[in-house]
Amino acid sequence: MVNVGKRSGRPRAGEERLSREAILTAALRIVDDEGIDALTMRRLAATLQVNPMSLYHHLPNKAAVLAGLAELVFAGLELPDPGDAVPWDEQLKEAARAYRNGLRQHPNLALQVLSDTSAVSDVVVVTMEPFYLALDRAGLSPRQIFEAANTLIDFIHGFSLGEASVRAQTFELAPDLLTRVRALPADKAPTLTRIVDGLGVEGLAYDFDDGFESGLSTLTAGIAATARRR
Amino acid sequence: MVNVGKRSGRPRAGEERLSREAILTAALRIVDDEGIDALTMRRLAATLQVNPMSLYHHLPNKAAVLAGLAELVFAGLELPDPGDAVPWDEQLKEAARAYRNGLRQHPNLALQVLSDTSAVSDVVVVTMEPFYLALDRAGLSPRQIFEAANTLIDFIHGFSLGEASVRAQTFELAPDLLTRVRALPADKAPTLTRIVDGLGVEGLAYDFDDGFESGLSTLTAGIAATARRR
DNA sequence: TCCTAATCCATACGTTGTACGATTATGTAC
DNA sequence: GTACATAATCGTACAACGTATGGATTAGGA
Repeated sequence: MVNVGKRSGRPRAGEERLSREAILTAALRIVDDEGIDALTMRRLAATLQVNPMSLYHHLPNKAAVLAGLAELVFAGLELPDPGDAVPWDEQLKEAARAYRNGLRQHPNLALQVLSDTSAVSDVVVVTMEPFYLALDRAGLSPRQIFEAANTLIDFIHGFSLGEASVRAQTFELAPDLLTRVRALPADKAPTLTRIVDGLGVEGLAYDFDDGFESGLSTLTAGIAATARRR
Repeated sequence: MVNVGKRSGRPRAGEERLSREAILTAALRIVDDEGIDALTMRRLAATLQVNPMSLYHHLPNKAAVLAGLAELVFAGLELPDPGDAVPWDEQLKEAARAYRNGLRQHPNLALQVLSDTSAVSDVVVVTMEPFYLALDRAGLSPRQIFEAANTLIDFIHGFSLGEASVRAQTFELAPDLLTRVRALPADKAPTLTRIVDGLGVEGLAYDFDDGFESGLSTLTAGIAATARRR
């Protein structure tokens, strides 16, 4: 087989074609556009117009690609710090909102990002600084700050996971919790049924933004109570 | 090739037969013992001493197997209700502890369980009843109960995800957050570094149980504050 | 000019999920 | 009993996957 239109071997000086970054960027685009299952090494190589095996020079295997994507998403997080201009709880909420928004940018990757512990690199650790900054002003002990930050982050993770799970499936959307509860036989979960019915008409559709804000308020109130008890 | 020891075609009346339940049970065992990657249709069929294609008579595809496993885990949850004998917040905490413990039984499945929205079946919805029971006693509006329950569940999910991610990898355990922060250049995240250093020696290893309890206390305190403001 | 390392390509192997059709038993209608 | 639809299993086969191996080509330093 003769090489037509495509040369083998190391590319000439000016024509660098592959790099870890370029690969990850292309991979991110595929995942965002077509879902995580659409990401295969062959497909990835095709969009880069390159032989599949060329990828392995820059990344050891597919798991490394996924880990790289998780890292990329985290690195893309930008948590603006309003500083001492606002009360500590509002400062904390701002950081949380930014964190959630960052994760929302790539719903198809949420699962990968949130579960890849190897992605807990320096990048991620540094991301948490704004949370500590805000909590430090609340009058907590180091241990309390540590626990509070973890709790808040766990909440954001759980929330984002649920949000992403819903947003990720473009097809076959399952009935959400509210409609499902209404379809339930009344004696299976009486209290649940009564409460959900009591929500009224405006509560028919679940609003993720409202849910997140509500969670943030509950958490900051709980943290404030902890601070007061000290 | 001659059939030795195994006949083709429909089994005779008294003969051992396949069923959705038997398949899922075997699948759960494989996942628990060897991880989610060990679960292949061929491997599953082999442990059942059956042809791989036989599985497809009871389940449409592998995704259905995984969804079935998620459902199975949820169905296995048993949230004991201490009733009115204890204060509402302790009642709520008990439900939360049981929920977390249920998810812990199958760390290799946590990812699947927590992300599979199609598993949000009646089984799962009913599981939430104890949370509503407890919250109903706290003096909240229906809307507040609804939001509080979601917040608590999101926290448990996020927490369980982190816990499972750590417990699932038997190999290549990454350094945890604490040791990683200590290895950080001091100027990258000064507050974070200072707080973690202030944790003292006893805080060297992260204790999941303590972390969970701390989160529960923060959340119940926050919910109590919401109730008071009503 | 030669050497080494970088970069990419071609081929190939084992494994995966599962489509398709054949095979054998069961349950029902006559 | 006989005929027939249906249920349950199996055998074969295929396309797609991740990637091991080894070879080709070139850049850049000695």
